[in-house]
Amino acid sequence: MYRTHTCGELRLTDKNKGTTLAGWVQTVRKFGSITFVDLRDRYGITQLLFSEALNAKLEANPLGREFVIQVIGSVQERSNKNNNIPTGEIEIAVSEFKILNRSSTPPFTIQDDTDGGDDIRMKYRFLDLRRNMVKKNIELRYAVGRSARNYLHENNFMDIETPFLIKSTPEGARDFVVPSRMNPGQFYALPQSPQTFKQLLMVSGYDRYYQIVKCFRDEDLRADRQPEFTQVDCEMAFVEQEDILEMFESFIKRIFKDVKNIDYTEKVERMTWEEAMWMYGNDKPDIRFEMKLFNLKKPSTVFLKNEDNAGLVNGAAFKVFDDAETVISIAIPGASEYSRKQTDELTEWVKRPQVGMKGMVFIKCNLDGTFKSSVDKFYSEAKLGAIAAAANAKPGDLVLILAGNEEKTRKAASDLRMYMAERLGMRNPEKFKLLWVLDFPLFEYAEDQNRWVARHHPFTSPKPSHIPMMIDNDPVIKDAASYLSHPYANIKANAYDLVLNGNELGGGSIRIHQRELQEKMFAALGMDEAEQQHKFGFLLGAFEFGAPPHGGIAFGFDRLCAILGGSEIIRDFIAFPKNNSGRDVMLDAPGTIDEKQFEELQIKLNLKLD
RNA sequence: GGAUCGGUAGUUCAGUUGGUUAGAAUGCUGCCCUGUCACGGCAGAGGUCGCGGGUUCGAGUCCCGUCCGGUCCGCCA
Repeated sequence: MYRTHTCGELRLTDKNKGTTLAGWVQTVRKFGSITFVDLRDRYGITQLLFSEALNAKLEANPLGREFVIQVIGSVQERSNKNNNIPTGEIEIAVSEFKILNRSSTPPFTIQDDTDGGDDIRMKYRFLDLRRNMVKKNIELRYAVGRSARNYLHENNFMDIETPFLIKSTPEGARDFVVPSRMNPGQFYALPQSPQTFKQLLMVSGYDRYYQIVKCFRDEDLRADRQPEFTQVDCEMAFVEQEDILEMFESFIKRIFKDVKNIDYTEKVERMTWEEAMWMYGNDKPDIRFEMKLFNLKKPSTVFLKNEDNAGLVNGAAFKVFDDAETVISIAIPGASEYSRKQTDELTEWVKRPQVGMKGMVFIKCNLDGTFKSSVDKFYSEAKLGAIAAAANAKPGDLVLILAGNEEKTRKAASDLRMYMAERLGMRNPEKFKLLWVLDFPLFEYAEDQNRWVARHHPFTSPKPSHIPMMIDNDPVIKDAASYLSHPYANIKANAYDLVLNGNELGGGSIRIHQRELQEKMFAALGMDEAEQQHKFGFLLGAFEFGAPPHGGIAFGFDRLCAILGGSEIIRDFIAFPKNNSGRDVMLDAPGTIDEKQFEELQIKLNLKLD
C-alpha cells in the first residue's frame, strides 16, 4: 500500500497515529541536522519532519522539488503552528522514506504565484495542472458538471451519447473533417453540435435528453472560444418556450447554489432582442449596471416615448450629426470632471480600428448645472442641456456621443459602454445577473450571398403568429439594398438566449416539427428540393413519423465554468486547451502524418505555398 | 484576412537620446544553520538579447522582413 492518508486530511485529532503518505516534494527547508519537507498531493500539503537520524540517508538520497516520495511516520503536534493551511497544526515525524521517482527541476515553480508565463505553462500543462490556481478551476468545472447532471437526472433527463463521426452540413460554422479510409475520397465531419440527433431522439420518444458533449467548430479562436468545446446539450418534447425557460432558469440557479452557494431567488429578467439592441446595442447585455444607450436621431421601434428625442441633434449645422444615419449617446456616471487628456484618450479608443468610429463628441454635465462640450460652436447650452436630458444624464455625468451608420455605431456604443464599465469597476466578477433575451429575428440577410441565413439554425421555428408571414411570402430578395423592408426581416423566432454578466451562456429554440414548415425553411435559405433531400432527408423523413413538438437549449459549459470562476478566459478551465492559433503546444498538434497514412486514405497533398 | 501588444539568464522582468564588461528577482549548484513554513546567511554557475537582413564608427535599443505568443476585429452562437 502506497499510502494510508492523503496530504490534506491529518489533523491534531490524529496525534500519535502512524501514517504512510505519498506525494510530491513542494519545498525542502534544511536546518543543519533537521529538515522540513512540504509534501503535496491533490488534497493538500502536509509538513514532514526529518530528524537527525535520517541525515545520512537524506545525504545519500537528496530530495529535490517535485520528487515523488513515500514516507512512513507518526502524526505529531507542531511546536510552531501554521494557521494558513488546514494541516498546519501537525507534522509527520518521519521514520522511513523512499524516493518513488525523481524529478528534473521544473521549468517554473509549482506555486500559486508561479513564475511561469502562459506559453511555458501550456507546454508543460501537466505541471501547470499541479498548481492550486489551475486545480481549483478544474475542480470547479467538475462541480458544475456534477450539479448539472444531478439536476437533469432529477428531472427525468436521459444522458444519451450521439456520434462524433457525422456528415458535413455547410450551414453555420466551418466543419472539422475526417477522411474515411474505407470510403476513399469521402469525409466525415465532426459535429458542431448534436442538434439533429437530439431532435431525432425526440421523435424516438426520449422526451427529455441531455448530454455534456464535445462540439467542434473550425473557426478562429478567442479567449472565450476553443475549436473543441463542451456544451450541456438539452432537448425536451411536448414543451413550449415558457416550459424551457422555467426548466433551465431553475437549472442555472441550482448550479449557482451547488457551486457558489448563491441563492439566486429573484426571477430572471427578460427582454426582447429588439429591446436589448435598442437599450444596449448588444444582444447579450451586461445588465449589472445602467449606462443605457439613447438614440438622439431616430425614433425607437421599441419605445414610443423616444420619438421626442428623434432629430434632437439635427439642424445645428453640425454636419457630422446631420449626415449620420444614427446618433447614440451614453451617460457615464460621475465622469464630468474628466480632463482633456482623458476625453482624448476615449476618443482615441473609439477610433481604434477594432471599434472604427471617426470621432466622439462629449458633453460634460457639470455639478453646477452648466454644460461644456466639444461641440459648443454648434449647440447652445440650452440645447446641450436638452441633449443631456435625452441621454438620461445627471449633473456630474459625462455624455459620450457617437455618430455614423446604424450597425457600426450601435456596436461601438455597446463596446464603449462595456469599456467604461470595466474602467469604472462596474463589472464585479463575483456579482451575477442573469437575463433572458427573447424573440430573436428568425433570419439574417447575408449580403455576400444575397440570401437569407438562419440566425440561430435552420431548425428554429418562427413565432406561431409569424408562420403565415413565412408561408405566404416568397423569400427572394429583389432589391438587396432594401432587404429590411422584406417581410422575412420581421419574422421573429421562438428562440431564446440566457445571458450572464454580458456573456452568452446558452441559447436554444422551439424547433420546427412539421415537414412542410421545415421544407419552407430550407427553401427560404436557398436550398432546392434535391439539396434538402441530400442534406437533411433523414430529418424530413423522421418528421413524417410522429414528430412531437419539441425544443431545447445548449449551454457553453467552458464559458459557464469560467464565469463562475470569475474569469472570461475559458482556457484556464480546460485541462488541455489549444492556444490562440488552435495548436496544442504540449503535443505540438496538429502535425503531419505518415506517407503510409496518406496512401491508405488515397489522399495527396496539394499545398499552395507562397 | 486585418489591427495591436509582447519576445533579453531555467523563469518573470528592467535595460535611459544608439555608446565601453547586458542587470534585478526568483529558480539552480556548493557550503553553513535544531523550529522553518515566501526560512535565513555566504559563495557560485547561468545570455546566439526569437530569427534574417539593413542603417551606423558602434544596435538589446532605429528601419524592413519573418517566426512565435497574448488580446481584439472579421469569422463563429
